[in-house]
Amino acid sequence: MTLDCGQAFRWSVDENGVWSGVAKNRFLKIKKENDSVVLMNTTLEDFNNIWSDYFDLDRDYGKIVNEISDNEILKKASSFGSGIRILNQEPFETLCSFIISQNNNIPRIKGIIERLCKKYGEQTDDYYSFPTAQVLSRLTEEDLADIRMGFRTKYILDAAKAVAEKKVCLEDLFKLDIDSAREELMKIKGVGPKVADCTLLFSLKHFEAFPKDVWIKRAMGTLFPDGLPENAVKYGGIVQQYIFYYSRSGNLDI
DNA sequence: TCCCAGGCTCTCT
DNA sequence: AGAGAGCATGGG
Repeated sequence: MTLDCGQAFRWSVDENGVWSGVAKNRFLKIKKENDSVVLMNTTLEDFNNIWSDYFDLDRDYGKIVNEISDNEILKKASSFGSGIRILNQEPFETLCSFIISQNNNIPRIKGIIERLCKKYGEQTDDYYSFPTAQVLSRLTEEDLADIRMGFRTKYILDAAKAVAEKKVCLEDLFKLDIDSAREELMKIKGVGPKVADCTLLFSLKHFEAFPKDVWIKRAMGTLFPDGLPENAVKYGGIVQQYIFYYSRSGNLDI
């Protein structure tokens, strides 16, 4: 669920339930086995230094679920999405991915990102990393034409330039308060509140960010017309993800 | 075929 | 401040 709930776009699953994807400039295979999750083709060192943080393993989701479950709707939604975690992805990749996601559908978003990585990422064996801001910032719209991003091409170029020239310093945004960090991100063309909040939540560790897409707006209108319960606001990120997953599965009427 | 997609910018009130 | 058109492309 974590890898397939719309927060990351480079994971896919085979017929044996083995997921594979590229993240943090590494190729990982991962699968569920009974009550365990098995990471393959990696090392203990990478698990400790990279994957533990990527999968947000230090956070106690059970405690969060317990706290928000005094609300019946959140109890159902979190139970339905039990196991979902918020990934800590690479900021620049996340920013670009959600710029690409605007007015777009998930299969096509994935295709665009793979074409972008294959053409401008760094190759190791048969996988490609997400391109750096430095590489993308030197490109023109013509260079990116065969990626077929449509009107988003100029947004990606603006994001790459802003990050490469440190007009927007992504590393600083971990420490900034959420409103200032969002304001920084929105200096980039094509980045509005939704794309900014996805970047804040899925890469910059602003766990209270609450991206409002069409699904969430519709679900919130039905489920919480007066807003989230007060004790759930600080867990907005995961609450949002539970509601997103729940409503996308066709269960809007809880 | 036609509708629409994890929105945003630009323009017009 | 708020509403609405237009946007590139292609998946279903």
